[in-house]
Amino acid sequence: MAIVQVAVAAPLPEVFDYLPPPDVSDYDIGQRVVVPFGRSRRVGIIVGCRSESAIAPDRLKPIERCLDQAPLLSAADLALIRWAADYYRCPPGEALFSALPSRLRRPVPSSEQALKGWRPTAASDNGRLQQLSRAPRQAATLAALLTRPLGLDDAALRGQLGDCRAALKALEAKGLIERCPVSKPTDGPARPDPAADSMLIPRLNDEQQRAVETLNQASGFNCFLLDGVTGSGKTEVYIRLINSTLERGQQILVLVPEIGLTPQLAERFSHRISAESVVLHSGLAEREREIAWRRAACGQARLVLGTRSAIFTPLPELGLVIVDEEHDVSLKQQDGFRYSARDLAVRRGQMSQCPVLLGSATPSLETLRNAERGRYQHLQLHRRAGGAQAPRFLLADIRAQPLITGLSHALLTRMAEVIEAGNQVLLFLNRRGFAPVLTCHDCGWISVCQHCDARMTLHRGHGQLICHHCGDQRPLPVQCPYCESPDLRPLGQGTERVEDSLRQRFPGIPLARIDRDNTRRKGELERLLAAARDGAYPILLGTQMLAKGHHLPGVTLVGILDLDHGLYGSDFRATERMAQLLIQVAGRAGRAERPGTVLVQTRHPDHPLLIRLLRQGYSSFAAAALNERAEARLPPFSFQALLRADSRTEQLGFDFLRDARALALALEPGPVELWGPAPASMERRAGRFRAQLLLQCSQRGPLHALIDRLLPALRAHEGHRRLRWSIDIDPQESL
DNA sequence: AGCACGCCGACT
DNA sequence: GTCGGCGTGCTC
Repeated sequence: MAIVQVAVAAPLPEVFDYLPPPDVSDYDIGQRVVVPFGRSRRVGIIVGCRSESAIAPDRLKPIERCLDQAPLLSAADLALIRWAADYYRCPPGEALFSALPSRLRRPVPSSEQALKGWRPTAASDNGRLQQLSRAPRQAATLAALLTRPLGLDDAALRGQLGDCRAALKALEAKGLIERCPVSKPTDGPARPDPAADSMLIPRLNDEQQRAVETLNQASGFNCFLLDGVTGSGKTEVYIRLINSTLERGQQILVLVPEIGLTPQLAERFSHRISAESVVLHSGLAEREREIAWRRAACGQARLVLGTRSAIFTPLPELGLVIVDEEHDVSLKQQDGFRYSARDLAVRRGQMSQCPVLLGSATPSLETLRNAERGRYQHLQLHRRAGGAQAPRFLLADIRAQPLITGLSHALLTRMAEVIEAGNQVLLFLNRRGFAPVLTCHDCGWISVCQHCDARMTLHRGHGQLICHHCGDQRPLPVQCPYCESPDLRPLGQGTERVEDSLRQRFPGIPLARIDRDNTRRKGELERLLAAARDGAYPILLGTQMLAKGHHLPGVTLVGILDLDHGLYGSDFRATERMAQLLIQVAGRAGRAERPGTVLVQTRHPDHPLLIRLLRQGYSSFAAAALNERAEARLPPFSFQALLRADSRTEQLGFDFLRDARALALALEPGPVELWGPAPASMERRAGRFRAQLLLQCSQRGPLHALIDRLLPALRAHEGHRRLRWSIDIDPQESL
């Protein structure tokens, strides 16, 4: 008797045994099914078959029906997802379903619109190809198909060979090729123009050349760090590697941290890569996402460019994984299935036996440590492409300095010079809104949020106080809610206020503010950036959004208005983040022939790591930061897991975590250290109290072994359902 | 998660 | 007397 193991879409740590469906013929690993589950029915995925079950036979129910004709996921796809579910302690069903396009999570039968394609049969090989010397059309057709054992659709064949219907017929008659199903493309076959402007292909410098050669010679699994300063031509290296992987008949997966970065890269790729590519990110409509996913899974799309969740895209012929901006925190999912797409990329390369390339101008300390230990090969690009010069850094000590809405005299003077010379200035302030707090000048009242341990930000444009943590909004008070004084004053500055001030100071000079409030509308960010690139705005002012990956060749001065909260943040990674952000923002300057200057305003001009970063660059900073981590035995010199609790009262979460600590201690934690429970740095958020217990160990083994014993104990712990709790493996952010 | 069962408080 | 609160157990 056969037993089918099904991962059910429910947050339960185990898979469930079922009897085969009544119409026994058609079920397989990787297929979606509908199963009776408790008193209801659920979607599930078949993950295995057994001859026996530990469950009493009379309790086993049969699978109700299959939703797909063919498996959605191959054994290799399942293996990766299940490995990730295991490692990140996510229920297998939840992990599996979050890896699928959302449309496929629902119990709708597969509406896969299959096209007919062609593939070589088992009988055909290069020997048979040689026998076709008197039939050149057939030979060419078979040769094309032999490079693509998964098949090619008719449109692709026509694109490559012209009209070859006669040849196909003949080859089919000889039993050398056969029909196979392939998924339909998005809207018409996405055939890019083959290298339309091939004259624009830049030459590689010797460092780029070496990087390309090293990877091209790599066989099997190997991980590489492409460590190149901003503007050093990492993308050009990617393009060369993508093309050589395509020539080998393999697929490529490229991960980027944010949706905002995909159109740019996609655009650049499309001019240089003549194979079908698809993008995969959360901005796509469900249907588009499913089509792109299927296109990759059936082998028609050769290149997938996507965000975090694209790491799970089925790619039967994967030959290269690239993770761009590998240091970026958004590669780690921050809720539910808390996986790191970068770390999984490495694991995927290992499982698929293909090279993995991690690229960044500011590599994470984890990755640098792996390079240092020889686990990753470190490829460096020191030179900026096109002879552009590295920016010069200036520290502006703003202690006891008069500031005009946060701008020092030094900065304003330089701005005036730059604008006068017809160049652009970019100001970076990581705080949107008008002012971070509103206060009463008479009684000292401040605009605190009712639901969070935070201040409500004054947004003058909306005429509201808005909490950036829970989204709560209140109309702007006209008098103090406490003492009724009308003398309410905004304290500190956000981008809105700096914008106002600059418009007064530089009347008539066009200014673009770029932050989330200003770029809500779809396409607005792209529009502003395009105009900025064309030099329409001598002054650019913005938050994080402005820091990443955009080419702004006219910028010769970058002003960092307030670096300080990055220097002494509560998280031990605060300095690393600050350094990465600073280098990324600085990278916007001086990309063209004009050298750039970066002026950093700070009240801590003696901060040793900051000085090191500015004088000696990121890698020197990173080396020093790694030393500090080693001394403090913090990651990457130790491994962490964070048990988080989130509850309606402070007591509930703390009690639970104290019990968790006691349970852990009773389970022989060995070398695992337990820190806490401690309140989160913003304890109350959106009306809920948050606390955490940190587990840390110099080795992964004992840490994970303890977690394996602790989690079942916690799930059995009485009252664990009275609060929300979760475990975060390799956390990137303590709360 | 979802759903049912069960045991205690204020209501037509 | 019951309606319903949520605390607990279970799902092959």
